[in-house]
Amino acid sequence: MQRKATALDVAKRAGVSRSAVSLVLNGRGDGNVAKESQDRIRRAAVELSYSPNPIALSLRNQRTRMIGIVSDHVVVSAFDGNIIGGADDVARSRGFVTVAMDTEFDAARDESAVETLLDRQVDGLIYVTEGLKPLDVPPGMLRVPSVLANCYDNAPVPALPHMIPDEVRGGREATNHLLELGHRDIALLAGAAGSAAAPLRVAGYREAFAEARLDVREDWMSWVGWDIDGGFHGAMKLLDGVSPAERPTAIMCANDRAAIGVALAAARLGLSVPGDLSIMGYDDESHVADTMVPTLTTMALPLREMGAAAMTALLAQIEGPGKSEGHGKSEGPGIPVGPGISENGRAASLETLAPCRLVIRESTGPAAHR
Amino acid sequence: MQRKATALDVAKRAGVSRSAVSLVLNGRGDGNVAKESQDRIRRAAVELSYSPNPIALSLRNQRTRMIGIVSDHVVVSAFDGNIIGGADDVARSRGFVTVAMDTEFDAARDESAVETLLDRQVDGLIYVTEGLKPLDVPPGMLRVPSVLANCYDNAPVPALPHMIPDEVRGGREATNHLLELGHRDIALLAGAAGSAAAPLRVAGYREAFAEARLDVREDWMSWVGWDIDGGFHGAMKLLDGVSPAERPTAIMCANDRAAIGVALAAARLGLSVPGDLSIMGYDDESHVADTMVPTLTTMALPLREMGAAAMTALLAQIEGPGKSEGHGKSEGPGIPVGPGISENGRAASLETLAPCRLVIRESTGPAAHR
DNA sequence: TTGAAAGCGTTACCAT
DNA sequence: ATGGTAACGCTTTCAA
Repeated sequence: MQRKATALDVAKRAGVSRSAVSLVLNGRGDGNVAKESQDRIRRAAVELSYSPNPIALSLRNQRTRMIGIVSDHVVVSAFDGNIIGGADDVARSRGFVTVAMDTEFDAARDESAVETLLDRQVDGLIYVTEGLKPLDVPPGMLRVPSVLANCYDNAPVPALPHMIPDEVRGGREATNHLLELGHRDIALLAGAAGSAAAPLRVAGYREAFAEARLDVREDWMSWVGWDIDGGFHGAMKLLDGVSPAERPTAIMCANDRAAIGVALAAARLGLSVPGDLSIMGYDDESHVADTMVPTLTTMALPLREMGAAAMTALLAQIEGPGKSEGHGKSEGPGIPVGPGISENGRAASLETLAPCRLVIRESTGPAAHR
Repeated sequence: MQRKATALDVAKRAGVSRSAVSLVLNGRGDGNVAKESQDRIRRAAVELSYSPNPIALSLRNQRTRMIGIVSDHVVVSAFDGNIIGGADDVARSRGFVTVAMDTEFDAARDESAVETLLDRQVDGLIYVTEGLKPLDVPPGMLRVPSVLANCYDNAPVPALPHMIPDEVRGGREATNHLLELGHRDIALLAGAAGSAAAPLRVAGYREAFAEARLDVREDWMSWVGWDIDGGFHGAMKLLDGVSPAERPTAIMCANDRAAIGVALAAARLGLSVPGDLSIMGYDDESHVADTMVPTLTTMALPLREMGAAAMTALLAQIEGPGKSEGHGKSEGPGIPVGPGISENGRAASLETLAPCRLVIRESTGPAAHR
């Protein structure tokens, strides 16, 4: 591997000093370097396909243009994976590189991951979680600009800004979709009771019922977890051996996997979807919701948007908004945060809520007449 | 953020020169530095919690201890995500850091991702794909030590080593599992005809039939893709309206998602699994195969093992096998490659095959008597 | 307008 | 045995 061209090589070729090269290539040429020399320098740089050595730059500037991403389950998940994808898009467009470390749900590793990244002199940190949850922020994160995605600072007095999905609104709008289709007998298979997201979605469901002046049937609500079997058994309990007049006409699921379980149960009981039963998912998991039979109506989590918003906020903190540095790649002014992403009400709020998106497919339909 | 201690700080505190600090802390102290000074230096280092600045080290050594990982779908996938997880484990245990870039199936971005990483002076590169496939290796990868995981060099004369699953054997052993349960009427819902993996798995299926001196029913084999709907419609074609005596007693699926489709079809047709029909998956996708109703028997892809093997091979190329450098973290001699991972026959082979693992659960059972 | 020199934190070499 | 110095590649300040 022949060694790359350095600023000195460019200087020699252009017949000037290293300093001149540096000035010109950083836009500080005018008023310091003769126009003619500037041209020669620029030409030489192109000919040698010169680009400054990022390592030397880092050492000199004390800034690495690297953003560390710590995740409880990064590289293994269709969920926070997409968050990271969104964050990476933004970083790349502004000449930053992301370094991701996965701690695989082992909180003890958080601290060491953060220290490793800090040791490498990352300019900022993002912590990403697979599911919404309160986070014991690793102390190291307070030493550089940091943002949380899909989780929030669990400290008595929160220090870091966070981007999270608007789960309450998601639950409410999912419910409203079913109400608008004429359903009144809507069961809810909530996720895990101990999770942060599930209770919020349930709250949204209750809000929708309250607004519609309908009562929630508490016996139709259960915490079945996030998996296929939970959805299956939950649905069997609601449907098996229950007369058509007595059973729900729609089931809202904690997520798409639970919805698979419900569909399985419906098939086994000879119920047609959505004819006899509407099924509503949550997450819009790709290759699942869109390829189910029938395809699933679901509430899409704004994963990429959250990642992008988190990175945008972080970079704004690091180098001011949209100062995109002409770093070669396609850019434009910092990726827009997207419609609907909004600050929460609190004073100097640290919280940004990203809206979920209703995706209507085949698994929901008008309620059958009774 | 108060600045970190440097070697100079340590030197001052210990009353010696920077060189002495460097020598001692790199184990080259004996014979060069007085025992007494060594002690003072080490004590000072601890007191200041000194650790060398990796950036300066990189500049000096021309080695960054960073490994670049390029993926066609990294951060978004439960599949190559696990490969990266395995690779990262090994890297971390040897004091390396991985930086991953996802090109989201856009081959045009491969080159630029590789160049970005090379620009950052990574010591080596790994290219990871979500599904097995031939890869047009980005030219930049030839400039540093590089390894391919789950893909192989598509050039006329391959230059890079690769780690891939032994798909033929996987297909054969999956089939054998069903044969051993007494099944003779085994249908095969292969994946996408255009993919690299599917034909190999089919080859394994044929091998198993040949060894058992049975004929393959060609009309029971079809390319239904990798999704739930493909599995569903494929199964309906095989089962719907077909008399029990005429239909297969087992269906092998291209992957677990297709198996979901088959289970859905079976439920709709009132067939019990595995009583009336055995279903075999592939991949052992987590939260799917293990939580289906019934849970899926499947062939697990050796994702983490492949990633670990790829990284082990790469690091061996970079700094010699198992030279784990005492980099603080828990280590031990380079992660073992795991039983069964083996070199292919060719001379100076570039190919390493990782075995898949049969996971027996509830969806397969003895063939019904006829 | 230009070039020389210092400094970022290391390590390796070479005098002392 | 020890410590000064050059070099890694860059930017910035200062002097010519």
